[in-house]
Amino acid sequence: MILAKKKIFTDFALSKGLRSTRQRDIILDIFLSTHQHISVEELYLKVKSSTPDIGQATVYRTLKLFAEAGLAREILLHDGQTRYEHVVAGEHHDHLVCTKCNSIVEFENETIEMLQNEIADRHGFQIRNHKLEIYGLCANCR
Amino acid sequence: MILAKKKIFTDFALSKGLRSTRQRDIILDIFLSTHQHISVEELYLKVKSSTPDIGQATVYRTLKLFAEAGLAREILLHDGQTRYEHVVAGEHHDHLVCTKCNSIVEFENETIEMLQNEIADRHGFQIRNHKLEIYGLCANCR
DNA sequence: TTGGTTTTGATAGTCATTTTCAATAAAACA
DNA sequence: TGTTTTATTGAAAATGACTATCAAAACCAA
Ligand SMILES: [Mn+2]
Ligand SMILES: [Mn+2]
Ligand SMILES: [Zn+2]
Ligand SMILES: [Zn+2]
Repeated sequence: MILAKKKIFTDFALSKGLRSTRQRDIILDIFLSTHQHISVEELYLKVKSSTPDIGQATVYRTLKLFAEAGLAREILLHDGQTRYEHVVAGEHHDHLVCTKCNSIVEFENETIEMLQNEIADRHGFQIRNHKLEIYGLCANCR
Repeated sequence: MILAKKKIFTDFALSKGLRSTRQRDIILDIFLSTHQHISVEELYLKVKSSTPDIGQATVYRTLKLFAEAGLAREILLHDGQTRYEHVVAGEHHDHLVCTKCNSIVEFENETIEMLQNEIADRHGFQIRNHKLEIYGLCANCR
């Protein structure tokens, strides 16, 4: 599946006339090796420790490309930092966010997704994406 | 209901040992006179036009207090500005956000709220609040 | 290899928000 | 009431995440 993701990006780059660069390859490898919801700064630190000559701006730029290519999703929680997570084709999930330890639990709920579509239809609204975040205390912290 | 909200803040201030100040009274009056989802800067401009000697930092600080007191809710959309809306006791709603004209439609859905509670229970999670935002094109923009 | 074009890294800039701190005002006290 | 204590304020500086700039480097089609 890592190969599949690399192909997604290669295809995207091709279709956009983007060049293949050492930096993008390395950043993609490292991003794919991570789990959970990583901030740009966190990813930059990983990248820097593997390849110190890659700059922060490049990490910002490249993560945006990954999101555009459809292999990453931007997550904005309430900590002032943009995070990215992997996108698995055809899957969607939402988040339970612990406000104490910042841990995140992912969940999927078909019924909620359906109800969202109904609501949007009722308002003549065309959904592009959505975000459902439940904040509170996780099992460990409550 | 404006009086009720003022009382909410008075009680909160009392319980927190906060002092009653001219600035807080004025900012509360002006906030209560607004509708929709107002940004701090927008509210600050209103405040300044009524009372030019009130500073921006005070507006920031005071809106946070309103949120803490439970009479305002912070809204973070994707435009880089924090917005606040009125909280009506016992009511909750979520948002359809048009990514083209930035208009917001509010909606309520009991079933979604119930499902959220079930999901949280299933994960031993204690909900403090939640946020459901549906992004897309509104009826006018699609 | 070359030459036009994209990408990069360092750095400066932006912008919303927060912090600092001395002056001021509110409550507590005498 | 005046006095003391303490919170609050406004202006300005600081912060911090992100973006723009731009000259140098890398890419790649020919
Ligand atoms: Mn996730
Ligand atoms: Mn609303
Ligand atoms: Zn927790
Ligand atoms: Zn619209």
